[in-house]
Amino acid sequence: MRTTTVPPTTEIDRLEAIFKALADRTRLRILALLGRDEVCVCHMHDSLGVPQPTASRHLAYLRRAGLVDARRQGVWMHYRISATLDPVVRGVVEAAVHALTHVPAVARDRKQYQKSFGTLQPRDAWAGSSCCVTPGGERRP
Amino acid sequence: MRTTTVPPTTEIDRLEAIFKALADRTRLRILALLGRDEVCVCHMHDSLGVPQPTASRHLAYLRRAGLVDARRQGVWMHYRISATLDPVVRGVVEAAVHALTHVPAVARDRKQYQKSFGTLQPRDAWAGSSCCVTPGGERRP
DNA sequence: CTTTTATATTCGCGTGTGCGAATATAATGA
DNA sequence: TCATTATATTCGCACACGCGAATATAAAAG
Repeated sequence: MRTTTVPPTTEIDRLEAIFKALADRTRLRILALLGRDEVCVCHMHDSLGVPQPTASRHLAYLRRAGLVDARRQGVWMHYRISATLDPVVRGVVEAAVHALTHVPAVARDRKQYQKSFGTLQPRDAWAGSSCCVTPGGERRP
Repeated sequence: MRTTTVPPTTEIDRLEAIFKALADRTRLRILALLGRDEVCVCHMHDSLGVPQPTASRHLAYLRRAGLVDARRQGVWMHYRISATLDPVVRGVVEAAVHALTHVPAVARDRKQYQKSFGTLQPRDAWAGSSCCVTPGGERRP
């Protein structure tokens, strides 16, 4: 019996793992919300209307698959689509993200995001945005 | 309890179903072998080295997902990537097929095909190729 | 330290699905 | 009709996975 998940070794394994990661609507909505931006977990589960553990679990899945990178800033975790994707995989992911721009559910997610948090920030420019409440109750600038 | 599989209704349902169909290595190898060609089932399970029921089952899955079309000619069934794909879905499938051209297992499949059956035929030009043995034992021209 | 908040992980359950094996269906030729 | 071949389907089993619920961990403020 296998207790730990073995990372894919062959190319066909890796590609299969990529498509398995894409084969879930919540993960698709996450990737569509990410797009070219960097988004923190709290914004995701807020915009998508899914429970926080659900968002977290799917993000962990995407991270294991190598599709997203995570960056910690204080309490918050920020995710974005991996910047170091294999070009061939990147083509697949970009096709997926493009396809998602035609999906109504995704448009609703992005509308919900913008209603709550303003326009989607380009990555590395997010710092000035209103994010979550700090543990002490303070709001970031 | 649901007894029959309901076809996807919303866009996000449809896209999720597409990626589920792509999330299996045998189906990926089938799609890669199809490429722009039309291939019969017997050639597939021969080239891929999978049992015939396995090839047939995965082809049925791909057909239900709308990714392939089937054409019957006598005893043989010929499959090809659907010619009437939604443009957005077509982009995803083409990205997948392109990615697969970089996969060694796929190269082996195609080599095996060409060793047994000659060069991969463009669709509608397959008729002159050596196909399977007829039920009576005759070979097609 | 304690409290509060953000994020991650674990558990149990139901379900979908891939596979091998066997069987069923369909088409052709004798 | 019967035999042969190509393809499709069904069955049983094992396993991965998505979910809700609960819990665990981590970081910051007081």
